[in-house]
Amino acid sequence: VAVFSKLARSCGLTRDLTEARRVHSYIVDNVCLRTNRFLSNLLIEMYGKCGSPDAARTVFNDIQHPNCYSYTVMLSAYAQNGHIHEARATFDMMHQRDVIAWTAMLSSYSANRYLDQAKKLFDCMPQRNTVSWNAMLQAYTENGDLQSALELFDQMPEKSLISCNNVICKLGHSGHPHQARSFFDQIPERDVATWTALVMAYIENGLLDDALSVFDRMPHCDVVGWTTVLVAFAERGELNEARLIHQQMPARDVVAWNAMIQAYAQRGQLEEARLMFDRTPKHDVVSATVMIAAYAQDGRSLSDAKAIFDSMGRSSRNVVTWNALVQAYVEAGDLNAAKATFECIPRPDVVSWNAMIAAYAQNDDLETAEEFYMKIPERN
RNA sequence: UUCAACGACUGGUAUCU
Repeated sequence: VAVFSKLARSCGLTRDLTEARRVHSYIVDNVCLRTNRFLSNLLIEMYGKCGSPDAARTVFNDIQHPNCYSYTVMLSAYAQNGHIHEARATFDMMHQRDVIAWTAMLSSYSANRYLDQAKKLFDCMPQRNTVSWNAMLQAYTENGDLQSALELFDQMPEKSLISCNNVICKLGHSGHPHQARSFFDQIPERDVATWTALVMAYIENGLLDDALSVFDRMPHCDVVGWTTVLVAFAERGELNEARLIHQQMPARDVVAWNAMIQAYAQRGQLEEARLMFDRTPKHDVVSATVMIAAYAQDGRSLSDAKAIFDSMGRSSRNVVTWNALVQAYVEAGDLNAAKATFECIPRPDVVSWNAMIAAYAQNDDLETAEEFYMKIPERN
């Protein structure tokens, strides 16, 4: 059980559906493991993270007596994959709902842009804890309601670091770096995420000097903080600085590598980008997508883009990867291939549709563009 | 360590407009 729970967890982290199915198949072969509710709950979570809520449901249905964990992971698996109604149905199936289930449902609404539903749920929750309040705060910030977020923050019975960090982050996104700073100065305690959020607030508002002076005063900096400034330099075109940071940071995770690949790709330095890609110890779906997008924008490296795509394995691709490949064909002027690729996308999103519409429109084929436009299932 | 182990909230990287 210990071994398989580790395996299931790692499949969830890497979002590797192929590996996930393998782990599942081993478990199914053994009666003891198959009937272990603890393991089943982990499998549901794993499949949810790997983008396969249907497989998660199969596991869920085989549990004789689902507990709160089972329902909550199932609900979250649906919500993480955009199936908010199924998530709600699962929530409604529960006999006794604890505060975690309520909060998970709240976050599900929020993540799927149902702010009103989130608020309604929050108002009628039988009990709330700090996490519930933070989830509601997050609902406001991630759905663009800064005013309500600030009001809610003031009403919070208990403000945690997470609440404060959330607000600083949102103030930065809303173009208020100085408010973010005064908020930062007022709160009783800060952690590395607080500092990074403030650095980011300055960066995203073009105040690199302020960002760096805050960065220099950070008591501790982790790989996230380092990557934040790395990207700031990269986006100003200061690749040498970015590279130095990348070399000198105390540890590099896959995000730091991806950021460096993207730094080169952004400036059209494909060879350098490729070098970084090859030196990256462990790729993830973003690493590959960055490279595909890099080759795509070049317009002459279609075969390289396709090679990366083909090397990925079906289940480690996501819709962003597919969209990047579609765009590679568009940039190369091969709309037929773009269309064929588009039709292979398991779950095309708004970006996929926009890419096709824009491609035809820019090639003066307004008729086909409109055909695509008419077929979009969900517009924004 | 085994009436333990699994579920909810915040900061960094990718695709179209």
